[in-house]
Amino acid sequence: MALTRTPRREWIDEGLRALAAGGPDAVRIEPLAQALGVTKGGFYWHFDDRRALLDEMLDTWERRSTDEVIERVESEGGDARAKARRAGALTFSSDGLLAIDLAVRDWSRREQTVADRLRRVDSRRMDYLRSLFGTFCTDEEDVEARCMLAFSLAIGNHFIAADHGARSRADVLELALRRLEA
Amino acid sequence: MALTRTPRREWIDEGLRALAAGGPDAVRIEPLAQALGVTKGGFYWHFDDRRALLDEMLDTWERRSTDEVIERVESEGGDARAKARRAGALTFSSDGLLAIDLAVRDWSRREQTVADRLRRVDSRRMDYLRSLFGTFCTDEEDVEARCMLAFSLAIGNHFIAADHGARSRADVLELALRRLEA
DNA sequence: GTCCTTCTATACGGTAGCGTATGGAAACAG
DNA sequence: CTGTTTCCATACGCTACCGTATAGAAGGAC
Repeated sequence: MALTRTPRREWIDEGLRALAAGGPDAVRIEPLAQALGVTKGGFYWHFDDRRALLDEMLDTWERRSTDEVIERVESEGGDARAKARRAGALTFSSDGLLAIDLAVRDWSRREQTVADRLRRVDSRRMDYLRSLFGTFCTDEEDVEARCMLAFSLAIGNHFIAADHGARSRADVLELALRRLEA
Repeated sequence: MALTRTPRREWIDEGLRALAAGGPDAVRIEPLAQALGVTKGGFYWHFDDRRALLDEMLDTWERRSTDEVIERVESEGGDARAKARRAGALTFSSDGLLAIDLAVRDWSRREQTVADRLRRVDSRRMDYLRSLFGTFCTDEEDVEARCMLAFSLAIGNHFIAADHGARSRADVLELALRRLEA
């Protein structure tokens, strides 16, 4: 087995970077190759076509943004409120995962296969959130409402562009969160 | 002044349809022309280039989704809670405005000029929402938190794909809304 | 009818990207 | 050193779309 000069992994990571920056339409083979300092020659050795890369990118994202996040959150302990906040911070802080998540979310509106994946991922996250809120909130309906509001807040924070007068977005976020944790 | 056979307006509307369906990258002149049953010949008589169309599309969207919505809501009367719900229904029900809104929201992540427009639009909406919540809620911080949560819920409802066990999305939405109106 | 404005068809040159084919280079195995 | 596997460069044909140029049709003004 020879050394892998630029392995599958690099193509996928570079693809995810392009997706995060410009959406699925920005994931083009030749620019990707240029960014990696090679030509597209090797790409078609690793992948059948562009679609195959997109699928593997989604596989990677799906794994990273569920199992890996939950695992990290659980390993650090803390009470339910802290865990919920940390899970939100991990998946929605701007370390790369965030931009990919938002791009996939938009992408899912036009492709059913992507929508199916997002449904799996979001349901997984919602299940986890539900288990956390369930520890300090007994009414089942209220748990569901709070989870939906919390998840929406995490999304809305990045998709909503409104000002809040004198207050900063961070202030408003904190106020909203406290209202959900009460 | 001769009859306008396929006027600016039609190009803009068709452009908005394409934007809603496939994002900004899907707004292509030649396919648009085909959809209108003409060739691109006339397009370049109306517009300088593709970018000019995109700008006018955004102008149209900006007007339709603020002034026109607020005007319609106010003209029908009702208490603040009813108005807030109707404003949400008008701009986020799937009659075409919704899909455009979501597409613009994603688009704004990659283009500053679009981000500026969205900021104007969202701030305008948030102002209106604040004025409504202010009528039945005295604490100013709480008003802000509720507005952000309500807005986020409206967005999250369309960008989040999670299941809710036995409950339907509509059920959860209603539960969450009641929590914000209390 | 004649002119003028408004729009449209058509043809053109140019760029960007897809996927394929093929000949190699580079690493490793023996 | 030889052979095999793994990756890469290059060249090709193809499609889609941009923006321009130009000739002309079709509606209104007179």
